Amino acid sequence: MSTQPALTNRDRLIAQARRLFSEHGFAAVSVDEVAAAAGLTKGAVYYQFKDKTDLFRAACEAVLADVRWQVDAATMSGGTHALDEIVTGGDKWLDIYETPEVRQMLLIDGPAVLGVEAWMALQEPVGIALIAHALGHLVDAGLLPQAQVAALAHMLFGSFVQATLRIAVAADPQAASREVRAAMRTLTSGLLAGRPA
Amino acid sequence: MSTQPALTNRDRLIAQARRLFSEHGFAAVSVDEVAAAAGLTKGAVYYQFKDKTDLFRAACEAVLADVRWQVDAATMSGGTHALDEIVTGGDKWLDIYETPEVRQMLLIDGPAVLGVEAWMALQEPVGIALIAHALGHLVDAGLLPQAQVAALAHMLFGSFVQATLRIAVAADPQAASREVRAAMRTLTSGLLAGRPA
DNA sequence: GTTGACATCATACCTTCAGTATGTTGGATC
DNA sequence: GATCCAACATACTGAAGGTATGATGTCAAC
Repeated sequence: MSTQPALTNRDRLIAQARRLFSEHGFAAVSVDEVAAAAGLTKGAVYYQFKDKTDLFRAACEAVLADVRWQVDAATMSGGTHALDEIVTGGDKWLDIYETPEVRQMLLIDGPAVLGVEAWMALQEPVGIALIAHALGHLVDAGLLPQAQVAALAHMLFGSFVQATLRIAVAADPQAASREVRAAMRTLTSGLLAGRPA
Repeated sequence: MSTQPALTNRDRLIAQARRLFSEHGFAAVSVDEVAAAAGLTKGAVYYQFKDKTDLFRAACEAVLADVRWQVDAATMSGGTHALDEIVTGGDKWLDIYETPEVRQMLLIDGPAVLGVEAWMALQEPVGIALIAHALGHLVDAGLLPQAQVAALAHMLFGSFVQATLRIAVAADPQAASREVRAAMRTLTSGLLAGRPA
């Protein structure tokens, strides 16, 4: 039988960092807390990571790895028409990104802690690439110039980010989710304006 | 002759806070630095403000007051057709929001420092309301259900935020600005799909 | 004009926390 | 079994947020 994946202390630190950072935010969590939660001390953290920001970055990458896993699963499922992917993809995007971990770490603290440039470098291969992929179908159909894909995908990413935050803040998340998804459809289906039948 | 507006120490603290926070980010600026830059000490800061976050909030409100001033000036100018306002308004929005102060304080540090809820409450009456106003013309023309205005304005706000960040990070901001503005037109003009001639 | 009260700010201090430096241990290697 | 190194604990330092208290000026009232 194969040996267990050997959960290292580094993995334990990252797991606790994900939990604490997503629950209380980056600034409200001390390095000692993360270490103690993992049954270790600060020495272990600063052996495994350069500083507190580096620990946060590693935790973000772990979260993003999970997101990527779900994104790949969603894109593989297929089923929908290529041109509709930009519309139906919005719903999938929300389903994946609407978690406390993604929200607090990747969307709220991320830009401020990691800096915009590093933050964008993290998001591009996952969330933004997913949108860009869907936009590619519009290019194929002649509905969108290729040169606009990158910027437009990034901007749609921004609107999706605010969509998740709007749901999180709403008094009635259920209603807000419906409201936001309807607006999302309006926004994305507008891109199909000159669409052929 | 009327007396000068009496620049108070509070105003000086806010002015220096705006400068330092926008240059180095919230976390990298100490309360002592802000006080010293204003020719005062920490005691003055903690008399005028509850804590460092409260100082940041006051500085953000001052920045937003300037933004509001420009927004009002832009909306008064008019000249464009009502339905086109959602398209041309995007360019105006970028012109106003594309400053280091707005970018670092209102768009990057804001959500993490103030919390999403308080941050949104600050943005709603200014940047988001401006977009919602333009969307109102689409409602009048029967191109958009009234119920979607709030959510859609918020989401467009999100895409504009990422647009400004994309320009700021780009190696060639000039080219990025053109690229982003083109994508912005694609996005907004899509909302005019069923537009009457 | 003296006194007292309050507003405004400086100074001194406390505590937390990020980061560092050094000590300790267990296992691999020869 | 002596050595060496990876992995972590412990002890320490400095910076910074926040507080408590003292100093100063101003104004009102008598």
